[in-house]
Amino acid sequence: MAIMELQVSFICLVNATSGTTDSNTAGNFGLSTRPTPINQDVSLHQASMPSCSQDFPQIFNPQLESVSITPRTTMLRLSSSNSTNVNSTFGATNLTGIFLPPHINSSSNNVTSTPILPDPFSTLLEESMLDEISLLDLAMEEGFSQAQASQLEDELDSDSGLSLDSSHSPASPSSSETSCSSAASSSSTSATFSEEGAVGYSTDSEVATVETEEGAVGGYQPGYSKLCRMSYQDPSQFHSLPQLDSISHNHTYNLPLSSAFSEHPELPLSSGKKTVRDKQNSKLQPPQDLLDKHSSRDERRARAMKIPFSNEKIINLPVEEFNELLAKHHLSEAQLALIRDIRRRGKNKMAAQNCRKRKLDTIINLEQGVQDLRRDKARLLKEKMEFIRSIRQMKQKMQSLYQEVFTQLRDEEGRPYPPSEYSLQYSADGSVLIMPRGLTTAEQNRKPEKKQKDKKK
DNA sequence: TTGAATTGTCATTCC
DNA sequence: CTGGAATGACAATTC
Repeated sequence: MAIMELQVSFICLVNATSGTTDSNTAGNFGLSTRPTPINQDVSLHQASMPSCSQDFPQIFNPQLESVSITPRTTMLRLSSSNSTNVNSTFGATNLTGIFLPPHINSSSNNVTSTPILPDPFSTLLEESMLDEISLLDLAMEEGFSQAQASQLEDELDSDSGLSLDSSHSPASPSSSETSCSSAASSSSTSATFSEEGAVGYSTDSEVATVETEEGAVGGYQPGYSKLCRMSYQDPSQFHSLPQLDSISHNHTYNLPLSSAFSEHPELPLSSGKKTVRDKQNSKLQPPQDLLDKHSSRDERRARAMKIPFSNEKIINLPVEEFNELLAKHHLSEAQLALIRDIRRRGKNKMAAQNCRKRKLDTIINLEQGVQDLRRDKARLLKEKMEFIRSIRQMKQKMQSLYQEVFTQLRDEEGRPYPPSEYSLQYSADGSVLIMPRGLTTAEQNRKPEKKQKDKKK
């Protein structure tokens, strides 16, 4: 804010002085040239500036009260003749360090006290300081060089920011595509075996339909981008993740239908007579036990216990229907216990899948947030560099203006002031004085009368 | 065969 | 109190 204010002010100053200087100065800064009201009665025409008294009307603020002048001092006051309301409590400032008047547009009416701004140019805009800041910030950019910043800015403009860090991001599209394809294949395989895996992932038996749905096949599969395509139905499940509030979640996660449990209880029951212990050795199963080979443990358990209905029903039926189903059959305590375990495990399995998907979604969104912030950071860094560049140009321009003004000043005898002995000083009220070098601001403040006495007419 | 990734299960908490 | 969702931790399985 301060820098921009300075810039605008200085642009106004340059505009006002463009008559004898570079007429396109303002344009050089690449900034807004919105004119700022400047008191046009400011001039140096009363100073000994034979050839340029009309050329720098706005650089040097008028309104300085020309009161007593001490003849002994050689300070020259460059002010307008109609200055009236400003006392001499300005802090003289060497113009070599002045960048711009602190209140260039307040010269016509100094109702508000003008704060002393000693040497704002040298203190705020010292080029070396700016460079140091710039380098420091760049060093703190965690590898964000200026070139990188520009590059990032380009990426921002081309809305391709997702490429950031994509090389090491697990959310690469390739991985997601691989996941989806494998998921589809596994799903079809599951459908072949009626009780294959994914118990109770869906009550929908339309396997073919589901397999065509994006990200819906095979239940949870690794791959971040696939997760992004998932639709959730229950956004309320993400209370604890405020950063995800803007994301629509389908809490059901399009559970896989690979099981496609058509109810054929007689099929598994007729084929599987293995005990729970036997199924633990399924790797050694003979070919006739393909069903077991492709069955989940609970399915094998169910077959072993001769559960007369599918695991899919056990898991996915509503409580009422589930209880009715149990009531319809005469089941032993062991069977009932197994059925309840199957239901609990099946539901928990789906819950675990959903939980993992949510977790990955959270990671994805956080990574996206990081990328967004990085782009913002790069953009701001680029803007900063542009501002620094503009300030540097302004300083150079100001220095040239200083030289031009100083070299045209003449004393009472028409002689130029030696730069080694005099310098232009800038006061807080906007006036400009030519003062002998070595006279400090403190001295001026202690002896304000001298400055006024030395005002150059 | 090994290790990483994935999936299933258990325990627990919470609603 | 029950059912079930959520989730960390660990085991089993797959790749």
